[in-house]
Amino acid sequence: MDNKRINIKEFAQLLGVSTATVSRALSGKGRISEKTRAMIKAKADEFGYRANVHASKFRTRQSNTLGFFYPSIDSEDPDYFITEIMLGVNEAAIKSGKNLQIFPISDSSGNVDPFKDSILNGSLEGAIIVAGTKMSGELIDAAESWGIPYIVIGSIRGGGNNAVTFDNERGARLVGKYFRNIGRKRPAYVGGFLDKRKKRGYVEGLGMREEDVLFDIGGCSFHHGRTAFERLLIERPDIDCVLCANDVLAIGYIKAALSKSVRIPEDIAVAGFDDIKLARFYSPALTTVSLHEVELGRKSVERLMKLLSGETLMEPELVNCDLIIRESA
Amino acid sequence: MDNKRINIKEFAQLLGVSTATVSRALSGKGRISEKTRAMIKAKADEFGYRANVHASKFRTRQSNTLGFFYPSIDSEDPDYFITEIMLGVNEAAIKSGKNLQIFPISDSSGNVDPFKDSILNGSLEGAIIVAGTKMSGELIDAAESWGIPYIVIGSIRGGGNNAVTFDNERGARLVGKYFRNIGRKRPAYVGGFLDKRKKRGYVEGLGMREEDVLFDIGGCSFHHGRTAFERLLIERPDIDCVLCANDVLAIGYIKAALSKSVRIPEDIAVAGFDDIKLARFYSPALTTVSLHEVELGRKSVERLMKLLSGETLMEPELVNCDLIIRESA
DNA sequence: TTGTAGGCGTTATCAG
DNA sequence: CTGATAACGCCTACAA
Repeated sequence: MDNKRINIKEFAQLLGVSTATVSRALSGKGRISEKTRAMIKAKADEFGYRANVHASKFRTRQSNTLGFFYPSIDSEDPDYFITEIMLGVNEAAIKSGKNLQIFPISDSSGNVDPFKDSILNGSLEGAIIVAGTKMSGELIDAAESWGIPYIVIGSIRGGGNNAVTFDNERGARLVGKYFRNIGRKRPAYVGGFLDKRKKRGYVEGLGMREEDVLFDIGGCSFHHGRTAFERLLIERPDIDCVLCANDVLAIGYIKAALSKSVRIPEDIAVAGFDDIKLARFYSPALTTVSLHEVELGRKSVERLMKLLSGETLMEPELVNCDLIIRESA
Repeated sequence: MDNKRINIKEFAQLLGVSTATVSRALSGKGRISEKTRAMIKAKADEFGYRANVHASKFRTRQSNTLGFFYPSIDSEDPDYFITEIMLGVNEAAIKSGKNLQIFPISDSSGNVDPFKDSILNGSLEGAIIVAGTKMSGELIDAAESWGIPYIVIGSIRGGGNNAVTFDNERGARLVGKYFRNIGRKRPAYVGGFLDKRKKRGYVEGLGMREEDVLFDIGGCSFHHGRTAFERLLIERPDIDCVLCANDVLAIGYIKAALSKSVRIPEDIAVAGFDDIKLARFYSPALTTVSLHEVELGRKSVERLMKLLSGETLMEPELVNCDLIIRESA
């Protein structure tokens, strides 16, 4: 690997031009004749010369790299929600000519510093931070206090015009209402700790008192969905509709139900949340709330690019959420 | 953002020490007293001083960044196979203190140059390349010719000790055999163009002639799985077992079958490939070939790290594949 | 243990 | 349009 790359000086000498000319030809900046530019580009290919990025980033103070920070549980389960956001982020980043560096942040590791560092040390031009953990808060603080452009992806809350948000409360309300409309009376909610808004919206939509809704608060994986079902089957066999805080939970729940010959949706109507791509191909296909993750990701990059070009964002962006009715409820 | 960060000189001056001392304190290299190191670290936190990465990478010629190149179809469908590999890559990269930069490469874009550039311009210390496209071939050539450490993830083939491989042919053979053992007689194969080995293994395992197996060659998405089923239902309603080239196809196929009241596995035994996390939670749970993607990703990084530390790899690494029998076949 | 000083490869500025 | 040259911020011999 210590193939000692040729540098601009040597390369320029080789062609009998100045380093400045080489730089201009290859960077596309500054006045230069088409002819020499073409010549130099051709020669660069021939000799395999490329400007050393580090030198160039150093000089220009531009990293051309965006950071994507997302919460990651320490499990082998992929987080499909994040995956789909990342799909959009990626696509938009490429379109904007930016590189993407990804930072899964796990609360259990307990240490934001590596991430904070990357924000502070100049390696990132901007950051996209998916909210949802204590750490994301710290990151946002770091980005904020250092004036680094950043976008937060998260459910609606007080902070910041930089946010790209979705309205979990409304989504859950939609589900609650729907359950009410189809005449379900004994609702449950299966989810994690962090979804207060979903819980509230759900209860509102159901038009019931909070005490009349069963809350099973646990994790967010297939596995939790399954165990939630098993628990509920014993404790509350009368439950006739369930909102799961995400599609993965819903799938775990349904899978467990089917294996006990509980019919979905006849016996229990089950709704998910997120509308991951898989949702429509599950069997039964998932009734769920679409958060339009890919769009969420795309929009975040677009907004970040605006920030980078000096624009000021006047208000957070809200991406709509929709209830998608399929087979499971 | 043009908060003009403090630089080492100013910072050193502020503390009344030399830049060298600061550098030593913060980089952890070179002799320095514990006392001054602690002092400087504390002050660095206080003033928010961090070494400019670009300057330091420039100086040391170390990027500390790994690149992950993977084929990406231009669809909104996430590629779960890749996602799970990435999970392992990520985990191992973090463990090794490396940053990860990801490069989805789409054949349709027709342009490897941006990726080649990142390999050639020094921004990457090493690369992990998932084989499977024309472009990955070009990338490998680029990495090879420039002596950049790289690992290829791919199914078994001639090239290179750098590979982390899995044996698609064997996996498919396992499925073929299994179908034969359970007495299925009229097999089909649903998949993409690139899976010659799978096809071959499947036919071998079935112990049939190639002409007696129906091949439906198309894409690799949920959607393709569905249309494959619809096509086969009309053209070959006698088919009683199907190997799909990946789990996503299998899910699309099964979903379509169930919606036509075709029973899985009673009427048609369906096997997938990859054993994505979801496979066990689908309903029916997927019988499939596990490629151990997470491990694949982890191993790749580990091998790359060996390469980076100067070791020479003497032979490619083979990750086992196993037939996982669940409900769909 | 600490300080001094040179140079890494580019790009931008300023002449020509 | 092109060439010479001075930074950019850090690390690392080498000297003290």
